[in-house]
Amino acid sequence: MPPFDLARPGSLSALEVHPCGACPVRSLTVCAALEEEELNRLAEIVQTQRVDSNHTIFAEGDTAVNMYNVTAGTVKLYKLLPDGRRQITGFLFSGDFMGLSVNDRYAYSGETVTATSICRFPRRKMDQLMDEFPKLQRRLFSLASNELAAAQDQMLLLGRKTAREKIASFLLSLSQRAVRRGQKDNPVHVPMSRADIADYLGLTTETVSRTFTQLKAASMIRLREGGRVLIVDRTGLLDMAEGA
Amino acid sequence: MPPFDLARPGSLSALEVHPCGACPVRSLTVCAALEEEELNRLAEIVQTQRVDSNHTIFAEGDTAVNMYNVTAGTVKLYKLLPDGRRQITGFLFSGDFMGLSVNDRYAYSGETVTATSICRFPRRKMDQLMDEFPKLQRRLFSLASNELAAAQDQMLLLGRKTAREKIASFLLSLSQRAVRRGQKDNPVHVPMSRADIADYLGLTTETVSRTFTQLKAASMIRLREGGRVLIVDRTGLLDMAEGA
DNA sequence: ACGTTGCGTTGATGTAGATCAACGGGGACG
DNA sequence: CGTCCCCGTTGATCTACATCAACGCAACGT
Repeated sequence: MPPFDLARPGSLSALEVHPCGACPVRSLTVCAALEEEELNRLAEIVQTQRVDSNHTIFAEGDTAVNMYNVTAGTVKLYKLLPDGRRQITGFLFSGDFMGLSVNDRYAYSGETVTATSICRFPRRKMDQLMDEFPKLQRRLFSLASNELAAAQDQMLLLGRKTAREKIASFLLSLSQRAVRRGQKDNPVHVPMSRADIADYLGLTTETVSRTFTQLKAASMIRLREGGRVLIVDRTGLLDMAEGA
Repeated sequence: MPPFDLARPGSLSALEVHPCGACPVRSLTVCAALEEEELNRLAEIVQTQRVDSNHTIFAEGDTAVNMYNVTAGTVKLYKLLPDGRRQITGFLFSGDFMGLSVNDRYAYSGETVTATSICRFPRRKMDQLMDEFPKLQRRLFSLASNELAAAQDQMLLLGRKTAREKIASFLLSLSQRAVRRGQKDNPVHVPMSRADIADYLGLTTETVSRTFTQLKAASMIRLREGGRVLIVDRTGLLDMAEGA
């Protein structure tokens, strides 16, 4: 996982001015519901870049100079314990936002899972725009509230669900988010490794693997190549996810 | 846990207009950094009330008509699984804010742990005030960001820490929050039951009890009456909390 | 073509914490 | 002022998941 150096030209492709008007994920994220003028002002401060897979975008504790929007690919956010234990706090897909900070520091690290495209917004300029455009601030507040609700669901999962309930919840959540992005909900695209899934669900890779095998044996899912999972029994999976 | 009925006069004391100017926790919460005028407008829409211990203030899934601010006492927020398993997502003390919602619904239930005083803000009016006073919205955004960071810490705790690390983290967190409220950091006031602590940390009451006993035996803490815990070896506890 | 490496899977065994069970003390209440 | 009940604690046992270990396979470099 080589560190991603923003200054090194080789690590990113052309820093073109992004044509926000044509952005395919605009309706999903910060930029939604902005007026023409506001969108143009936002476009002035944004820079887009591509990042290869398994690159660090920012690290926990770094000064939070940027906010980011994922426009393609998959990113993971995580926190580490000193001995290396890792908790992935979230996966981000196109349309998702990251980089909220406390005390001007990132509270977690961000690393690409696949090759990724991101929009980068300097935080200082974002703060100014937020003052100018309450609508933008409202939008960020709303995004933060949604993230908070998701975090609480994840706490319930981590604290109280069994391995099978965790995996079932995880697959359904990926499926639902795909729908929200306008993609099909089945089969589910699962671009991350078993190790990443384990660190997201508070399990080990072996348990994740075994649980997939169990669900497969129970004819609830089928494993396809290319990290795709076919949901065969959605109702059963829903029941399992809630412990019913 | 009798439901708390807002319409029933017996369940709350005088609904006086709150003297926000004299509020002892103003500096800690939403009301901080508001100008005279803004504060007055806020005071117009607020209603204060006292709630006995173990009363539900609002329930997960309810239409989110109010936001709340705790001015005294302790409140717990939690989510339930259909079979009764419970995850407490947070404890609130004086100065803490609750009631952020998604899709106009509460994402969790709120219940008092001790007798409690709360300020109640109708959400519709809060939305209006937010439009009028960007500073207020900024403040709420900032509070949400902080809560999000806390939620991520809790995910790390739930997913990757051992029982001892969880208890150590919990005690230190209570201690630090007491300081922020301007109270002394030692001994720590622990007003909630073993069952509540267990459901917050993803453990059972038995494990919580045994772990307290272990820490006591290791001379890191002492259990005082009235739900107070004396931290004897703060450094040791800090190391333990991070798994060092 | 052939080692190397990383990832996923499966098997054998270990263990932290859950579960089941019992008991003691304090507060509420008749 | 006894009785009940709730809560915290401790002990004995169980188990879901972790840990340790081995192996197959695909991607990759040489």
